[in-house]
Amino acid sequence: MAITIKDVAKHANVAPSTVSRVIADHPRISEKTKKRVRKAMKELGYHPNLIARSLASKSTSVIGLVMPESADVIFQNPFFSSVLQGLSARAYEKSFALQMTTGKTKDEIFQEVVQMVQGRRVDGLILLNSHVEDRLMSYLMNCDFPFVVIGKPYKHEEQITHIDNDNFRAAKEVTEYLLGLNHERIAFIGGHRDLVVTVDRLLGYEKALREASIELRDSYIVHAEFLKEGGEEAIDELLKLAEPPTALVVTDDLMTLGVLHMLDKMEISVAEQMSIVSFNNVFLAQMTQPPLTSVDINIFSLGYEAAKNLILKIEDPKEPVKRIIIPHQLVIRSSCERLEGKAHSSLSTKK
Amino acid sequence: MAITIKDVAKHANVAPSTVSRVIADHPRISEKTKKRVRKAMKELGYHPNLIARSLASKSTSVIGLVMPESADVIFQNPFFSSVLQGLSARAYEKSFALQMTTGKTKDEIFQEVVQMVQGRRVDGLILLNSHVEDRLMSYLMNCDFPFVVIGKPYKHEEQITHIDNDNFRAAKEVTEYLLGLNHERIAFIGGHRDLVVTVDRLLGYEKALREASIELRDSYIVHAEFLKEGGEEAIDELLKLAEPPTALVVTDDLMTLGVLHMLDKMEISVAEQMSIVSFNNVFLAQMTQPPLTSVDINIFSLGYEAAKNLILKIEDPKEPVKRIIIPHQLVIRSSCERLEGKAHSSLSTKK
DNA sequence: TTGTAGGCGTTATCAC
DNA sequence: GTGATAACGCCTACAA
Repeated sequence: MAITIKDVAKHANVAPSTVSRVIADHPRISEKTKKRVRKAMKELGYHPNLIARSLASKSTSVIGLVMPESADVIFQNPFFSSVLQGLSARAYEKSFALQMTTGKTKDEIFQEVVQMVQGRRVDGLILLNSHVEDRLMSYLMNCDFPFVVIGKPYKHEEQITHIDNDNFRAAKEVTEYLLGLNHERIAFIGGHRDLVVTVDRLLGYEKALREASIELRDSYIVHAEFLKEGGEEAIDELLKLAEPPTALVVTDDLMTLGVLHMLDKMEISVAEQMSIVSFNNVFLAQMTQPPLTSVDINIFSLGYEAAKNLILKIEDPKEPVKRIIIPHQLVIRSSCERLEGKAHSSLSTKK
Repeated sequence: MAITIKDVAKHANVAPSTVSRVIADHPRISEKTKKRVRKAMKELGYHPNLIARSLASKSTSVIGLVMPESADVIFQNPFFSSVLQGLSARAYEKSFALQMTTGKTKDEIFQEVVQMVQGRRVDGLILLNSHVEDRLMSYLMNCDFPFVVIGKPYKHEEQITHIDNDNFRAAKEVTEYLLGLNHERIAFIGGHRDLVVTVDRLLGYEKALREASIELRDSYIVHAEFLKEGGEEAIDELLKLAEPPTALVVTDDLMTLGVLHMLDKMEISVAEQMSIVSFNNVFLAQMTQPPLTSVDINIFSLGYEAAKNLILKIEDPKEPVKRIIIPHQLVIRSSCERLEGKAHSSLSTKK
């Protein structure tokens, strides 16, 4: 059996409660006894039982992470690794532990979260992505349980602390960037419509085109999974069009990777024949051929701020609701080129 | 205050212990009272307090994950995402939660693990990678605390349950594969020497060359970080040699990505001028240009089996020590070509 | 089959 | 300043 607070108490000739106070560094304990107790702790190799502490103090110093439904590979997006790093960094600084959901489907994850919350296993939750209709959020709001969202809540935006980029503006800017390079036939390849981030980026794209008085074509807007196959299907559809686009806005670097692969197969050269702006600027973006022009959304900060603000709320329930916008910046590499002459790519002349 | 077992007991007109037994589905409780109690639980919306349960039962149903020291980007290797998926899958099946370390340095992580273990926060641990001299392992063995290692322990192999690939053999096979393609000047680009996996793969590579009576050259063996920059530096060194290699064994797909990037810059064509075999076969391997020939090491299984065997050991401390070898297979794509004529690449003629 | 009571290792509220 | 003592919510002998 492990050393308990009582053993330490005996060893130091004090009451258990005194030991407890020493652990908490209670101010009105004399330095002398503090020293004595600490010595006893050292000698016995005492470590507090955190479970017991949690039970008594009704707090765990654990943050629950609601992972994306890892249907399959979405999970492997380096985006999540980076978010994790940000979360870890702040959690470590504040001595919080991180516990994650393991379920694959929305339902599984929902049940797990209920367990975590009702089971008092975590002090707060971070939702790593935001769905359009999110049962989880309603539940958590209902419980009045501390949580923050990475991304933008679809509903009740004003009542939920969330950490997001200005995806609308970012998408608008990149589209304008392409317009500035003379492109007019710009297509949009987005992730799942169910994700708020996709919706926001789509709106920004549309806004830019509208402001430039360029007609929106439904056929230029395709949605795909965040992965290779997705990118491939998407590009396939687009290139079959009578007037294929000369430039692409793709909402995720990983999808862009699929797009590059596909273009390569079709012997369409990126930049020269097809300009591409991508999102997220994960480390892969600089390693592709050509290196991608991509919007850096400061993923690490998303995670760091999420943890920071959740902990703030845990420590003080009266902490007000906040919306934190993490800045983004377009990192220009080599996947875009100016379209010379009229807005017709070499592709259209094939027809 | 939340609903407790006592509230349910009152509501159902039984003793708290009876409720507890119903929760545990104790056999000698009559179906009738079980039903009644369950009804009461439903009606009151009861959820057990897992912390209290842990304290009383001295078990948490939580597995601790010892993450790699995320100095920076190693963490972003899709390898870890895949391992996590495997771990999650089994953890979910057995209703275990996953809690991870957040520290960046070895020391930080060590301290966290001590907290987890002594704080009784987790029932067991999974070490996601294995270092050459691992203080953590000694500590855990000393405590007799349940843990399994993904990879091969450097020491005490016979006393530590671990899940590994036969990295020696895998490396030997890929080297032989290259030899079979007529290559003789085969270089090895490995990760950090501190990682057991690197050592194993290096030994396999050397063995294959030795068996083929090909001299080992120190200059053909380079170590680098698991990332882009690493790959670039490595390739740079190799190509400066008087007799540069015609083929490469690279121990990680991500490093290979860096290598590809570098070769591309130097206008050396992969396969044609430089054959490459890589390791891990993460999803990126099929998306590069050209797609990589890579050893699939079944990362998901590594994770799944790790969780499975740890839980086995948690459930029965007498569970024997095991070494689980996950099979691997070489996935041949397009990054290697047969070397025609004598073993001289077009590169050497440049000199 | 079910109830009673003590314990799990802390923290927290009283007193002194 | 420090020491009893009662929670915290559940599990588990031991009784009945």
